[in-house]
Amino acid sequence: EGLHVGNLFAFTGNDIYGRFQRLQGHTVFEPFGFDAFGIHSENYAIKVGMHPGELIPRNIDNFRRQVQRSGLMVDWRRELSTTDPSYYKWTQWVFLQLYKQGLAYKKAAAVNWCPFDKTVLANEQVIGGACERCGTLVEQRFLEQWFFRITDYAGRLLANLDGLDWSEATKTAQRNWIGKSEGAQIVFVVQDVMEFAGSATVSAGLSGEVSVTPTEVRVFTTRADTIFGATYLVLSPEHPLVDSITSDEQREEVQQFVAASARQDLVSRKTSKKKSGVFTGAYATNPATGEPIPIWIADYVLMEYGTGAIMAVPGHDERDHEFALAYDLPIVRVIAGEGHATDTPVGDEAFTETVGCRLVNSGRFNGLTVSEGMTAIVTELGAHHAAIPVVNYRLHDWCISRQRYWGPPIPIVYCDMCGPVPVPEDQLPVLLPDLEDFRPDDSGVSPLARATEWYHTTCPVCAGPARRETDVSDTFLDSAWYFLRYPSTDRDDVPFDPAMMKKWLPVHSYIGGNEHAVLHLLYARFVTMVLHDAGFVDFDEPFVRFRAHGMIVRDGAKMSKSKGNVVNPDEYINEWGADAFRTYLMFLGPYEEGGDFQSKGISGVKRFLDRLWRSVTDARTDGEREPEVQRKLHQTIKKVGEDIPRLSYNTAVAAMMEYMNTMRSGERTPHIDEVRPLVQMVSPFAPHIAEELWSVMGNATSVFESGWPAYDPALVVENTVTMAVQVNGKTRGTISAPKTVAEDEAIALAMAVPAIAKFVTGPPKKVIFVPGRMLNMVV
RNA sequence: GCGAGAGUGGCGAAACUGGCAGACGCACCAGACUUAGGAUCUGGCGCCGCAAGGCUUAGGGGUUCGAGUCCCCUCUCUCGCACCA
Repeated sequence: EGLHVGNLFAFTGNDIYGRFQRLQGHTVFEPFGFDAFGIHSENYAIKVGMHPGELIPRNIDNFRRQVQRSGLMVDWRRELSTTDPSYYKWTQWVFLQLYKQGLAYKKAAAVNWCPFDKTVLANEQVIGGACERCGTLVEQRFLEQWFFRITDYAGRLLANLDGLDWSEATKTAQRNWIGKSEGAQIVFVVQDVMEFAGSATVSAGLSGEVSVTPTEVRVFTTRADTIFGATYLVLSPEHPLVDSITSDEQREEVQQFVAASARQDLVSRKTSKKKSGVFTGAYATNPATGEPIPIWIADYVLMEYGTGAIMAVPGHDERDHEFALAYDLPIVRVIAGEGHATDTPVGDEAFTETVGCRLVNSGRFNGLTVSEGMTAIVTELGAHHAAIPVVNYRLHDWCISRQRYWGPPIPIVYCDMCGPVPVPEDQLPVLLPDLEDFRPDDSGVSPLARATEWYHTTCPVCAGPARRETDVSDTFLDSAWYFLRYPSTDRDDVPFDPAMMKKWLPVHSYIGGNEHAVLHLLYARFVTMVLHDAGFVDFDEPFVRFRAHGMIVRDGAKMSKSKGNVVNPDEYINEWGADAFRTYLMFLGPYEEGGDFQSKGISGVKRFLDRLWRSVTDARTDGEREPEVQRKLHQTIKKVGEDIPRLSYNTAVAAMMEYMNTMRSGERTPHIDEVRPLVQMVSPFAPHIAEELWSVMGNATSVFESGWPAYDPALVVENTVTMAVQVNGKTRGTISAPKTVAEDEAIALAMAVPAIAKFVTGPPKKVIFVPGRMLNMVV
C-alpha cells in the first residue's frame, strides 16, 4: 500500500551516506526500484479483490510519491520494477544461465507446503515451522520442483565471508545458516536377516574380513572417534532402504510407523520432545567392533540432513541416549573424562565433553584423544573402504518453484519428443498470461495451467506440440540480481551494459534490514557468483560493504496494525516536513540498532532546523568572530565528517546541535561565515532546507556541488583544558590548565583549590598524571 | 538447548584505545519577553541530604591509582535457529 517508517528509516540512512559522498566530491548513483512480484503482493490483491496487474502499478505510484517527497537523491531515470516484462525477461534469462550450467534441476522432493498460500516455500521462508507470510503451519508434500544447486557454492559462500566488509552479526548469521560441519561418512554393512539368524558368527570389522552383502547403510557423523560405542543405527522414516531391509515379522509395525510419521506435519515432528521409533528387524555390522547392531527407524533422524541415517552412540550423544533409555538399547562408554574408569557407567545423561578426554573400550585406539581418535579411526576404516572424510552443510538447495500466478513463468517447455527444453533466449520474455481468476487451488499445480492457450505451445526444437512449465519462480530470484540491472535499464538487448557495469559495480554501500541476513543476501551472492563463473560479471561478490540498520519500534513495542501504533510517514511529513522527519529518524537512536519512535521527539529537531533558518536570515556579515566558536566549528566539521561514514548519525546530529548552541549562546547573533559550513553539514540530513538556505546566502549552484567544508587540525585542539583531579581515585575537583601543563605545575594548581587541597592530608605517596586529562594523587 | 545482541536519569540516548558518567534531545521546574503561542530567549534538572558530603551505569565478586568500558559468576530482556548426528 505505502511506505512504513522502517522503510523510510532505511532509505534515509542510505541517502545521507550517498549525499555525504557527493559532498566529498564523488559521483553517486542512488537508484530505486519496486519488487512487487510474489505471494505477498498476490495475497494482498486477492484480499482487496483486484487483479495484481492493476493494483500493483497504482500502489507503486503511491510509493514513488512518498519516496519523492521524502527527499531521496534518487536517479529516477533508472527506476525498475521486477514485475515489468522488460525486467523479468532477464530474470528468466538468469534462470536459463543456471540451467545451462547444470545448476537448475527438477526433482520430486518433500517440500514445505503452505496450506493457506497453497504453495511451496523455501526452507528460508519457514519460520519455526510456520509460513513466513501468513503464519500457517507448514505441511510436508512430495512434489516435482525446480531447485538451484546453491549447495555447490556452500564452501565458497562461506569462505568469501571472511573478506567482506559486512556487519559481523550478518556474517555470523550466514555462517550459521550455511552450517558447515566436518566429519565422516561411514559404511555399515547390513546383514542378511536370514543368514544372521542362522549363523552365530559374522566376520567383519577392522581385524577381520568385511562381508560382502548387497546392502549398506551410510551414515554421517562428526564423532567418528565414538564408533566403538555405536550400539545401533537409526534411519529416517523416509529413508529409501527402509522397505528393503525390514524383516517380515517387523513389517507391519514399521509400515504403521512410517505412515504415521508421513501424516505428521513437519512442525510437530520437529518440535515434539519425545522420541519414538521402531525396530526394523535388521542388523548391520559395526565396522569397528565387528559386532552386529540393530537398525531402527526413528522420527528424530531427518532425511534432509546428512545421509538420513545415523550411527547412534547413546553414551555420548544426548538424543541417542534418550532414545536408548526409552527402548532399552545398550549404552557403552567409549570416551573417558577426568576421574572416569573404563567401566564407569555413563549415567543419567550422555557424556558429551571432549576436551581432555581419552578413548576407552575402543580396542587399539584406547588412550587417544578425541581428535586423534577421529583421525586414526577414519584413516583405518578408510583403508577398508568403510569411511571417507566428508564436509556436510546445513544449507539445502534452493527450491525456486512456486505454484502461484504472480511471478515470472519459468522458461521451460515440455515436449513429448524432446523432453524438457529451455525457451531460447531470443524468445524471452515468456509473458505472464492475463488470467481472470488467478487464485491458487489445492491441486499443487499453478493457476497458469488453466491458461490453456498459453499452456499449449510448440517445441522450440522440433516444433511439435508441447506444454509450458506452469510454475513461476520465487520472488527472491527477482531480487537476487536487481542491483546488476540498474546501470543498464536503458538496454533491452543485453542484461548488462559492460561499460556501465564496470563503472558502477559491485555495489559500494548497501544498507538493509536484518531480515535479509540469510535470505536475500545469500541468494544475491550465489547468483552473482554463478554469473561471474559464466563470464557475465567480473566480480563474484555483489556488495563491498553491507550494514544492517536497526528496527524502529514505537513506545517500546513493535509497530503493527493490530496494536494501532503504526507511524504513517505522510502524516508526519505533512505536519513537520520531510527534513525534520528525516533528521528525527536519524537522531532517535544509533542507526544500526534502531530505536524508539516518540512523536514528541520531533519537536527538538524541528527547533534545531528553525534555529538554523534564523541563523541564516539574521546572520551578521561583520563584527568579531570569537575563537571559541571557531574552534567548536572546526571540531564539529571533524566529528560530523567522521560520524557519517560510520553511520553514527545520531551523534552527528547531536554534534551539530552543540555547535548551534555554541554559535548562538547568550543570544549571540552568529556571523554568516559561522553558519555557512553548518548549512553544508546539515544538507545530507535536511536537503530541502539546506538547499534553500544555500540559495538565500547567494549561491547560484546547489549546496551539493559545494563540497564538504574543510577543518583546520590546528584549530581543533583545545589549548586550555579542564583536567579532573582525583585524590585516592575519587574526583574532588577540576583545574583549568594549558594542554601541555607539566606534572608539578598541575599539582600546584590543584593544591590551590581548597576543595581539593583539604583531601590531601599528607605528601602524596604516588601521583598518576595523564597530560591534558587527569591528575590522581594517592596519599 | 544453541547462536547473536542488549540492560546507563522520568523518557530517547552519549561516553571511539580504562581517565570529570549522563553530551545532545524530549518531558518537567523557574524566570524574561509578550500583538497569548504547540513562538522565542535565559537558567535549572541522576538519587539522598539544609549543608558538608555520600551514593549511582541489571546484581555480585575481581584486576587497577582509576572500571559503564577488562576478567569471573548470576539475573533479565530482544532477535535468530531449533532433534543438523
